[in-house]
Amino acid sequence: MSEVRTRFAPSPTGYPHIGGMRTAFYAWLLAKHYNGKFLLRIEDTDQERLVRGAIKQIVEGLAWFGVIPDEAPSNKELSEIGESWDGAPDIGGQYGPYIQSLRLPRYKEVAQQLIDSGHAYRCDCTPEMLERERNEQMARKELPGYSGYCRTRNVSAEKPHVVRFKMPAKVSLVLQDAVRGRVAWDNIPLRDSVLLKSDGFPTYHLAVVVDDHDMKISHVLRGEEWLPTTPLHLLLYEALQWEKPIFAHLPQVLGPDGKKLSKRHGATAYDAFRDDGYLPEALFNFVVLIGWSPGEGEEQEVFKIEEICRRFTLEHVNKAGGVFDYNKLAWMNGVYIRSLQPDDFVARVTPFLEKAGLKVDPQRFGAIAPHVQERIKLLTEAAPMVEFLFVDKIERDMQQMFKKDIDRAKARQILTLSLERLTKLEAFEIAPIEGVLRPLAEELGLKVGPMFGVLRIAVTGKTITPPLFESFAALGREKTLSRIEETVKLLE
RNA sequence: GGCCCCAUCGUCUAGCGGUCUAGGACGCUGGCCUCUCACGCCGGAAACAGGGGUUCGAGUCCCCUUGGGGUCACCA
Repeated sequence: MSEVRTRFAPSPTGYPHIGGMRTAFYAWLLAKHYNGKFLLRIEDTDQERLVRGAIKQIVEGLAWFGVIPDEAPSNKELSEIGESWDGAPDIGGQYGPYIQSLRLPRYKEVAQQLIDSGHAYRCDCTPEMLERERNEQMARKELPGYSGYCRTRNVSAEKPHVVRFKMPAKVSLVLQDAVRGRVAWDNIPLRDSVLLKSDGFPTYHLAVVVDDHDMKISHVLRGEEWLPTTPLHLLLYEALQWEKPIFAHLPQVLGPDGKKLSKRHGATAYDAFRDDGYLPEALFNFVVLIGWSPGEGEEQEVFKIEEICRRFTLEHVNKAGGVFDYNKLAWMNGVYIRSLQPDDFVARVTPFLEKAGLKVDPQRFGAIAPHVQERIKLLTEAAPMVEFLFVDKIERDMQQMFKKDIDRAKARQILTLSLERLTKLEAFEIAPIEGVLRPLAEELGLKVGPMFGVLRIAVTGKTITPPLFESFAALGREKTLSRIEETVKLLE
């Protein structure tokens, strides 16, 4: 097989969406699997919907997941359109520019070629005319679209115009799609689509065909929403007498309601996931598994990225859309968090603690971190669990101490005696702490559960914390004792 | 509405005619472990949308119905 070359070709019209990211992952995985090349191309042909900074977000978003294109817009290209930024990776490549607004002459050239060969024509119909035409067609319940009025009018190139494709009257086509198999259009009517807009920019249809051809793309991976316009693209390849790439129309990522995943489903931008405390490797693993599985009876679901790379082929890409299950993602994120090296976990979670307003003491946190690591699914969940270590004053809801076996007097007794025994400890460490507290429970005829509950609230203010002795040891003698003392006073 | 795509537990999926009394995972749930919460372990409920064919034999192939989705711009 000749070299596999795939591309991710987003239009910079907004934030990078997780569904779109998956398309990039698949394209990247396919290229890597076959030792090919993965490129990033910016499709900025809609000047009205451009969003400044979107390209940066796309590039950085991919990088966050470890997806680095082999070919992509160079810094020079970026600055030509005023979208460069500090620290932008200067990638480039021999098939550039990789930004469509920088390739306008090429599209014009191909459009002219199509006019010359009789496959396209200039059209100067006004939007008003088109609008009226469309309304009439709708009223007659016809297929809405351009009638072909200018086909034979030979509109001058001097006048403002668009270039339209001369669509055959009835079209029958067959596509061998790499994920869907045979897709056929049998004698369908199609209208003359615009190829080149009046502002000199190409439409998606022209640009994508020209660039995929020029950049020697071997596999076109895109969402299945593109399937209905594929006949146009196929016809374009034929009119140009270009070899077609392999098409793979990917199933969509759906929201919980079964509709295409979008903003209204909540967090879908990659940076929202990042801020919510998801690990990129977990998100990547999870998202790839919507619409692809290793097959072959494999029952494992958590894979290293290299492993996914090794096993990824189009054969096991599903046809049906898949719902994005936040629940399962959270579970998987927890699995990834637990598998982190302890110091790596500390490094990743510390920014989240700081963002929660905690002044983190590395010493104290390091002691308790492994216990936190095992208890959270999102990095954002760590802060409330260790807050007691890093604040001066804690809030306590005393009512939570009182259970069936424990009233106010009992709580005081527990705290007073604990304080007494703990104070006598030579080394304020985990084992010695346990050594005095457990016997005390027995002495008082209490189960450790309820008794430790009282101490937990007294010292941490929470009902959910890392293990008690470990928490005390991490907090240190002074603070632990003073908080117990404080609570005793509060109970009076 | 036209065209196109899709259809296995609530969700992600395995299954490529017999090994399926349909497997795994999330979630849910019963239990064990246990200082709270988690983790871990053991168990449970839960699916081939319906109807026709083809075949000795259909979750697996074909057709229809139903249901869902996408798309019909000088947006991608």
